[in-house]
Amino acid sequence: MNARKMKSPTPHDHSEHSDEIDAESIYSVLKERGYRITAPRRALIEALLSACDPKNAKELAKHTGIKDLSTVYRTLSELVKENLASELADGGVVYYEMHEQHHDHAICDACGTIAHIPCSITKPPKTLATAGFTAHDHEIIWRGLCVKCV
Amino acid sequence: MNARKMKSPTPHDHSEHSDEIDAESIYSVLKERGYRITAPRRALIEALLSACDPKNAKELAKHTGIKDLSTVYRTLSELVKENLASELADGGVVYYEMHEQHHDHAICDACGTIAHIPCSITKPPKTLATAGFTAHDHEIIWRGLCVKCV
DNA sequence: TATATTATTGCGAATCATTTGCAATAGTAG
DNA sequence: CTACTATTGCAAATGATTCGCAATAATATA
Repeated sequence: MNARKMKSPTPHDHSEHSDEIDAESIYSVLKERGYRITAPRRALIEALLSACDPKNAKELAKHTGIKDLSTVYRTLSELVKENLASELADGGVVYYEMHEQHHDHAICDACGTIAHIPCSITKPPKTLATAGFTAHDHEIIWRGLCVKCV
Repeated sequence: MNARKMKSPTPHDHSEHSDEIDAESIYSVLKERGYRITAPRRALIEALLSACDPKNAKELAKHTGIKDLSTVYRTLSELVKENLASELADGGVVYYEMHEQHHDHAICDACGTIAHIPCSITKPPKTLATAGFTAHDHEIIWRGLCVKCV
């Protein structure tokens, strides 16, 4: 059985957002969907759950002790595909974080810190619909200086 | 004289946003700031001005006929540094567009089209300040389906 | 609990985006 | 027209991410 071809939730299902998330519940979700619970997966999921801001593949590799980057990338892609994690692109690099209640990001120009900011948007503006666009999600990035760098 | 070390406008000066922008006025701004007006620069600036959505380096190279990517990247970086253009990261790629009145982006999940959406945010939410963050700019990306792909 | 099945890992190599060093070329000021 | 030096173009270096494949290990089930 190839995980790439297994059934996935509907594309933009955000049902995972409801309760508090812990590693075990994520493992069982993955297991139900046909994935095997392996050491690298546990390590990455735990690392992401305990992270206070989005991490990129290299950071996660170092933090989990996984030396093979391709495993890290593959696992992260799976989590995103299964709607358990999401991506945030900045510069040429992609950062990952587990799904939680929706929030925005603030990136410090000086030190690069990525902070979580409660989301300030409740619904898509009518201008989106005017443009013929149907949105299911959005992301906001604030750019400026964090407390330390002001 | 090295352009990398020439005086630049204050980091987040958005004064260019005021009027309608045409290639000639941009050339003179660059000239004032010590840059030389060369063929690749003209081509890139014109390509960006006439583009209807953000373009990446490869697209711009093809569109302008410039075969050397490093020239494209260098020029784009200059435009960004001079606050004449801005970057938009998606996936692992960076897209560029000339500054205009601030607006948001909507990226179609299906065909990848990037549409411009009038900005719906007037001021940073107090939650930003609560987090100790001082923002000078922001970007919003809506994700969903465009007219053609619904 | 042992075993077969096959998803997953780990490694190396490939690919894609972007950057850098440097000699040749070409804007610009005077 | 000339000199000065910013800029280009090329080649090679880097950094991020992906891919192919044989070896390994998670699971279901006997």
